[in-house]
Amino acid sequence: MPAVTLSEVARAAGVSPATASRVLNGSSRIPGADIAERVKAAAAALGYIPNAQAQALARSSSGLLGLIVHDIADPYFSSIARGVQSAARELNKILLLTSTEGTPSEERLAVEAFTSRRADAIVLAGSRSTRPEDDAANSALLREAYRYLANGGRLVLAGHDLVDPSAHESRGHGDAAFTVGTPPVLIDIPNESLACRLARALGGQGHSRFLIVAGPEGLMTSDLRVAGFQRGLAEQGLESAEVLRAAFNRDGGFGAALELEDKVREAADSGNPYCIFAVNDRMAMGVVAALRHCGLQAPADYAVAGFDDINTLEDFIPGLTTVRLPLEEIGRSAAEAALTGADPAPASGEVVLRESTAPAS
Amino acid sequence: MPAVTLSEVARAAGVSPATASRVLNGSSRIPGADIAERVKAAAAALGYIPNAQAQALARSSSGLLGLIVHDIADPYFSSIARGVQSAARELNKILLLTSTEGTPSEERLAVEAFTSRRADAIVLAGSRSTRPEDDAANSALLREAYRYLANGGRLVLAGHDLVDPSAHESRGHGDAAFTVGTPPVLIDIPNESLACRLARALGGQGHSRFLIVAGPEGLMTSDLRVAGFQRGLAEQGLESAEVLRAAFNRDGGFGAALELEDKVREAADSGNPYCIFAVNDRMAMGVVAALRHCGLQAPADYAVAGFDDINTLEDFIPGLTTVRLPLEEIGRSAAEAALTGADPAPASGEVVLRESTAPAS
DNA sequence: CTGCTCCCGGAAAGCGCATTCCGTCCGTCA
DNA sequence: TGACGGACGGAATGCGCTTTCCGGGAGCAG
Repeated sequence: MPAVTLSEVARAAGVSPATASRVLNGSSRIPGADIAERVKAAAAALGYIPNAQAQALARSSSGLLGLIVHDIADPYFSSIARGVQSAARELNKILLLTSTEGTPSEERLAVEAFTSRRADAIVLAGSRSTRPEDDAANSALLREAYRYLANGGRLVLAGHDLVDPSAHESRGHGDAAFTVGTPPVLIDIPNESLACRLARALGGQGHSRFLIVAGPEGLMTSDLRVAGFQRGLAEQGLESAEVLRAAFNRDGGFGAALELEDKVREAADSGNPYCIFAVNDRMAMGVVAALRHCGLQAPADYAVAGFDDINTLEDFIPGLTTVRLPLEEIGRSAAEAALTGADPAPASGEVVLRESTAPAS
Repeated sequence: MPAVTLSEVARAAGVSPATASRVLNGSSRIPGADIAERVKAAAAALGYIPNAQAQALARSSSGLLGLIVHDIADPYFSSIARGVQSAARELNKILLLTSTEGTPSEERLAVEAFTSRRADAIVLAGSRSTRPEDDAANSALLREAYRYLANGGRLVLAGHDLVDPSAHESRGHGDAAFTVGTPPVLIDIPNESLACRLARALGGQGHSRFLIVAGPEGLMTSDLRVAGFQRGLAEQGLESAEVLRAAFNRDGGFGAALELEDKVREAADSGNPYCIFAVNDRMAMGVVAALRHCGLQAPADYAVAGFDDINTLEDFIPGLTTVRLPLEEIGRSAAEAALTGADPAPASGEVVLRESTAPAS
């Protein structure tokens, strides 16, 4: 039983397909009231549902919004997705979702798939990688993105700009072929400056010995947070922090903390405890879990701070000092910018001091 | 700059569109090697990307998989979404996502939108409502779902079957018009029996006074868990538990626990503490937070158990006794069943005893 | 050498809809 | 009363692709 088509409705109503089309969608020409009534009645009786594919083909707008995230099960991304979804619903678009595990090559594939689907707009969320081994994939992603733009799509980057491995020192993306179409819009998440402010806030609380548990080198979000944090320390005349690298997730934090145990314990015993900055909340949670496992408690034996303020933190013990990012808002305004072309509000963010870094008394 | 079309590629390669189409997709007829080479080269040179809308129209398969959840930011659903997404990727489908806030009317809208998009399959996750005020919306959802099925779609329900308010005592959905198309497939989540097992496990730990913090009446998931838990108590000859109703989320649990404070405190003081069963983990987390706020600790002053084993629980203190649901697996097999027509593996689940219900010593 | 089959490329007919363009009819103004 | 403009339905075209159907050439058997 194939779906009811517009011409069937037209026939049932005794009018031409053109007329039926005009009454069943918001055309500029509205047929007479009587005839419109007939058509609507016929459509309802037959249970007509327009074929969005055909509509998209005939108009030239699919009503689709693409969202690309690293991992939809990660609260960071699912919060963003929630914002995107809610904006999409309001604007009557429907959401195409892809999780890429963070690899640029998968992201490229996603952009390609969305291009193929003729998505009206794409929101690309999550950190970029600047690792040399990702150069090729980054270039490909960049090309794919600009191709999408050239085809009339809109692209908004939530967090970081695309990375162009070939542009060694220039600003912007060099290639002239890239100047076609709407340029991508960036919702900048000020990782560097917020991390700097976090460092200053922690310094202000009296902490003076720092350790950073970071993600892998070349992960832009992590790198920026590390850099900003170090800058914040430097600006206060504090010694820069040692950086330990691990996976950018809870287990990474857990593993790193295990390596740090002795150091942390000694510092605690010596009365000059460490303050650990984990570059995201999940890593921070891993750190806390690992050290608790070792019998070390925050804030008694060490201080710890995270970044993002994911909602998982709400009932986490100890309350985790972090930097709040309005994730859902970011998703919302990314989607709105992508769909309407409006300039996005810049992402804000604020330091939230909680129990985990309670000032050494 | 409109996108490159197939005929442009064909022209560039000096062949007909038909031939180009045959080489650029997996047609059953593969043109000669030399000609195929030419076409591929032309496609690559021009940067051809097929228009999936047009393909969908011409074939009759969109390559789309629809997923409907209550709230994508809820770890319960984002875990399911992760599983769905990963299966979709493997099967080369792309995901349409909608969050409905759990209202049947939004769910109906989502099904309609997916029907309009000609999604190959739809996965509908989350609890159904049996509240009388949702009767109309449930009927509409049911009709919409069967219309989708009649149009050749596949539907899999992850968790509960659709509710048919008009079928008072019959099994199945009565209306004869409903018999067209593939019937919906259900991935049953055995809420009732698992809750029963949880009750028995807790009874086995020596708990004997129970309280249930449930969701609103008529929320099927909640109702089943309550019923199963009571049955489990009864089977052990234990008194049935008092049920307190609140919103089906963290704040609901929090609020309910606040009302329970005196009762819980008295019981703790009397040496015969309560064991509280919150029908989902987030409610349980709310309960713990509220009671901690009141100075009551689990498992010392009361015991508490949840349901779902969402991954947020990993670092929650105290470790929360719960029922583990393989959420990501459920998503996976739902998607696979929806896409391939394979029979889904029934969802399992197991009681996980943790510190929060440590046996009263 | 003729006749048949098989294979392969191209022409053409849609898929379901939007929209431009026409023809017609009516109303209006001179 | 005649001419003209406007409004309104319908016919037709095209969006980009797939697929059936054709026709011609090559290969083979008789």
